[in-house]
Amino acid sequence: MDLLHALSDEEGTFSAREKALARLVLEDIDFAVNASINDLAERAGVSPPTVTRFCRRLGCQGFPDFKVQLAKMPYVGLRYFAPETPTETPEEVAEDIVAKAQNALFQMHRQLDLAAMSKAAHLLRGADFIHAFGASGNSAMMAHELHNRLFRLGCPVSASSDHGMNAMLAAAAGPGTVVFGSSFSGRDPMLVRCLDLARGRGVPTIVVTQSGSPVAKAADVVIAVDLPEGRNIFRPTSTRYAYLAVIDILANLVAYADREKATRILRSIKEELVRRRDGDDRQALGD
Amino acid sequence: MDLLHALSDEEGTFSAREKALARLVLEDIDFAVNASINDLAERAGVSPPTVTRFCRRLGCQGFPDFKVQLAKMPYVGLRYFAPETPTETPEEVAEDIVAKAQNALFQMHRQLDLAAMSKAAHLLRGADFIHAFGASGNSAMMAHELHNRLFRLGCPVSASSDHGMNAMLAAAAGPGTVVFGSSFSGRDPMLVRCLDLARGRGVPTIVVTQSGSPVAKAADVVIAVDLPEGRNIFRPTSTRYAYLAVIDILANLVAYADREKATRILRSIKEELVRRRDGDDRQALGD
DNA sequence: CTTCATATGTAAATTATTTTCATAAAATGG
DNA sequence: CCATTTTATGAAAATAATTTACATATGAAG
Repeated sequence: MDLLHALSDEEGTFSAREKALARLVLEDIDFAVNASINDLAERAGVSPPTVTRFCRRLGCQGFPDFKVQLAKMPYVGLRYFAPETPTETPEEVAEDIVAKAQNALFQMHRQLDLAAMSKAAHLLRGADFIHAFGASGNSAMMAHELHNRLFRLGCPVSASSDHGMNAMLAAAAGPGTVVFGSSFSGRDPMLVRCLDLARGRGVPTIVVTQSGSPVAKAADVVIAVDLPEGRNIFRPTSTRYAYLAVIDILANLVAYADREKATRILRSIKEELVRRRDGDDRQALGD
Repeated sequence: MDLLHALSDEEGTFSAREKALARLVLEDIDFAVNASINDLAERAGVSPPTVTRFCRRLGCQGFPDFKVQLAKMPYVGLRYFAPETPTETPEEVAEDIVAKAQNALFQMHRQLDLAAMSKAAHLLRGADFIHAFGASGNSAMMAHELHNRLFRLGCPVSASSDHGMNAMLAAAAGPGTVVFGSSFSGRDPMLVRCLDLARGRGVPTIVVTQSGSPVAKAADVVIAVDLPEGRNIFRPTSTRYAYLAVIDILANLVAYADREKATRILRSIKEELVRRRDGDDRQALGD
């Protein structure tokens, strides 16, 4: 899974020929995936054994294994290296949005700090009250989504995307409260202020944001998500998919922290839903 | 990309040996992807040439190409064939949620009706007013997300997840209005009622829902998303990722339908955001 | 300037894959 | 029901791909 990383040669240990090979592969993965060792060697201007050695150095068993490893990724990972192609037709738009969303999920997963997630889950499970803060559409969605996930598990949680309100809530927070914040950019001064207020009152704070950002610096538990932004202004950010998955994973961990309680609440929600619909209980928990 | 489909032998044209091969491949993709043609032939109890012929029949160029095609999929597609494994550790939870989300995106993309999407996009772009309806958390999120996407493009849109309100809005809708509805289950009687009301007033209706469901039947333009639900009740439905992508694609198509207008509005939103933050304009449009 | 380590290529050996051809099994038509 | 054709399959040969073994060159270290 770390071919991606290996190919970028962060340690700078590649020889000249190997660099040429790495460049060629990253530039045209489709070619690399379909080529024979001779084709690849020829186009990179090296000999076939050099290619085999290159593959081994990358941690593969040989050239065929390298191709398979490479093929496993392109759909989800390596497209980031491809130049951003303009989309015009509906086919291209759909293809591009789906690929970018999958990439965002892939990248988030690679960098996810599970220790921070576990810590956050335990804080949330143990909280007497949870405030979820987020603003400006995208982060507001995350705050509401956390609410939507956690109330089902029996957590006392409220979500708010009202800056003034959030500041008051943070200023009034007492012991047992936990504050959760989301900020895609990490530069939401009002959220920073809320976090500072909470911290000043000894209330633990959890954020999902860009590492090293003002928001990250103001929080106790930081779940860092650092993704490159696309350049198509018409396109909503694919980072949302990654954030959504972070919320899902967090909610799942909270559920696992006290399964018995989660099961009880989920069952009663389900019963209510079935009663209000047509008695078909195969449905998911909530429309 | 359609190896998946080809391997399932829906036309039933496989011979006995080919069926054995298909079964072996689907049962243990990891093995198939890493094996040599001899290993695979031996384990399936056939001769190597039979394997080559099998690959060709599947539309591949040969056995190596088959392996590459196969390797391209597992991460996003073929995991559906794997039995649902219980997750326990945070690693497993994260891995599973990310894989399921990617699968949902993959499957949605495979079945997406782009003609319906285009039709929906043109209806939305031409509307004088858009009502986005959705209830119960998940679909409410989709309605609000559509609002969040479309207002940025200069569309007059409002989102509501209040059943009573929705019915009144639908009943009051005049010419030029378009109603958009989301329902994961397709069995939201109140949404069906709103759609009927709108239809009765000659207002076009667009829905994202399960095909063949009551909601689908009540709408003019149906964007069908049919995905299997997971069996882990602690886990939020991965269908949300697919729906979110549908909204994104739709919003992108709406933007492309009148780029000049979309660009103008997006620019002013961006200026406002930058003014309220620290002047860094690299940020995405909205937190 | 020599020595050693490393990088790389050539050619041979090995291995993998495909083609060719023969045979057997199943389907088709009388 | 038999003859004929088609189709499926494997064995062996041919080809192609990959790797190994070895030789040479390059450059760094002493």
